[in-house]
Amino acid sequence: MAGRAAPRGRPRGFDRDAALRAAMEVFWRRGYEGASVSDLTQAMGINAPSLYAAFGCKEALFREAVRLYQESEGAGARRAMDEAPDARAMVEAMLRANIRSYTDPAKPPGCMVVLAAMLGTPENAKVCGFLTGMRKASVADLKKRLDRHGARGTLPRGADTAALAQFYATVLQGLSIQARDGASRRTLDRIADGAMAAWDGLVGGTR
Amino acid sequence: MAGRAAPRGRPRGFDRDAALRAAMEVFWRRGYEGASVSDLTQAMGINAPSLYAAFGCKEALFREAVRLYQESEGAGARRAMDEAPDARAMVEAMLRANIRSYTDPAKPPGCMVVLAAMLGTPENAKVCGFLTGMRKASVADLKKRLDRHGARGTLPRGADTAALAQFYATVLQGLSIQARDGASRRTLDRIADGAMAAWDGLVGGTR
DNA sequence: CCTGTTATGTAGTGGTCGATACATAATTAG
DNA sequence: CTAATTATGTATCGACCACTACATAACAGG
Repeated sequence: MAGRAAPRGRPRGFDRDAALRAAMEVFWRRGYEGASVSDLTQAMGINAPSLYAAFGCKEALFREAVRLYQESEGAGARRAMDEAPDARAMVEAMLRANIRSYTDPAKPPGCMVVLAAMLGTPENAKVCGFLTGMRKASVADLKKRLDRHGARGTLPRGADTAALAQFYATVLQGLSIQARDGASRRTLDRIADGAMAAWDGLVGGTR
Repeated sequence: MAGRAAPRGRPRGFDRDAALRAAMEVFWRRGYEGASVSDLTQAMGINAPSLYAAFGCKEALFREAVRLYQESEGAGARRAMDEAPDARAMVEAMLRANIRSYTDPAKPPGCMVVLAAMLGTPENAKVCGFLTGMRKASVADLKKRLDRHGARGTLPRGADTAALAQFYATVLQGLSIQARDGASRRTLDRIADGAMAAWDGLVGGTR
């Protein structure tokens, strides 16, 4: 009973994962509404019926692309955060790792989750809300990581982890826009310097 | 010679300024690509030919709407910044005034210049670049204001005004996304607290 | 071989996009 | 009044949108 049953019918003529990667790139560069099915099929090297047979519809393809984006592009930041010895290093690692991703010249600048669907027609409000949920989840994840450091003693007692998470998530989202506007890695790193300069004041002085 | 020459031909049957305001609201809420000409004409209470006769094309209307947005919605922040006695108060006033605008329940959340056209089809790249230019100009304006405080002695000597402007502009842009995601005024104000906690470290400790 | 099942390529579907042609209405100039 | 000029409403324009009907191709099981 190992593996799955042998597929019946004509086998798929393209690499689904590679096609998804190509679609992710298009969504990342043009946004959800800016990426037409025609753009997508061209980049994926397939025709529209193959896209719909394999992925369902444009929105479903987008959701899969976002999932792939988070798994692949977010891996570096997650690893760096996991390895950080204390809360401050963890937050700084998150900023630096994302800055590296945002300014990789081989890829579109900035974060796909932030940039790909901010506004749009009411018809696509669900897609917008989907990304909003992703962003909120990443704030919650950051808070949870901070709380864990609080429990471990690697974040001073009394620190407002919710406020910390909100602040650094906001800076991170702003960095995506800066990257989109063409800011260099050096510029973004200096902005991260500024954000880290707030650390002591935030951790110690929260009323 | 006072006033302009009497207009010839049939007079316009609608208030151009009011129509522009209505268009601004639609662009603000849906973004450039998400706002169809049909949406616009409906909100403006006119038909398409009137729109094109009065504003040229969709892109020209958008540019006028952005200009109106900056003049009207940006007025509060400019006034608050002008009245601030020193650089720190000026930056904080900028954040607080914009937060008030971003969370006005009578208006779309967040900043139109940040949200209305991040990505899109290559055909609309010019619109995207137009807003990028606006954002860069606002960073430059902030730097200029900081420099003026430096010359006046209301900002410590040696402060890196370019880095300060970049950092606080980034936070401000992040605040737009937070507002778009539904963050309350109170939440945004706490994020601004965090940003202001960085002030001393940024002003004093820039290498 | 034949039947069933799935994938593919061609060629569309109705709908909406931004933008206009055209006839008519409403005004000024003379 | 007539002529010129500008605005408006109706009714579109071709292009593109997301999506699919349909015939055919390529496989598995029998």
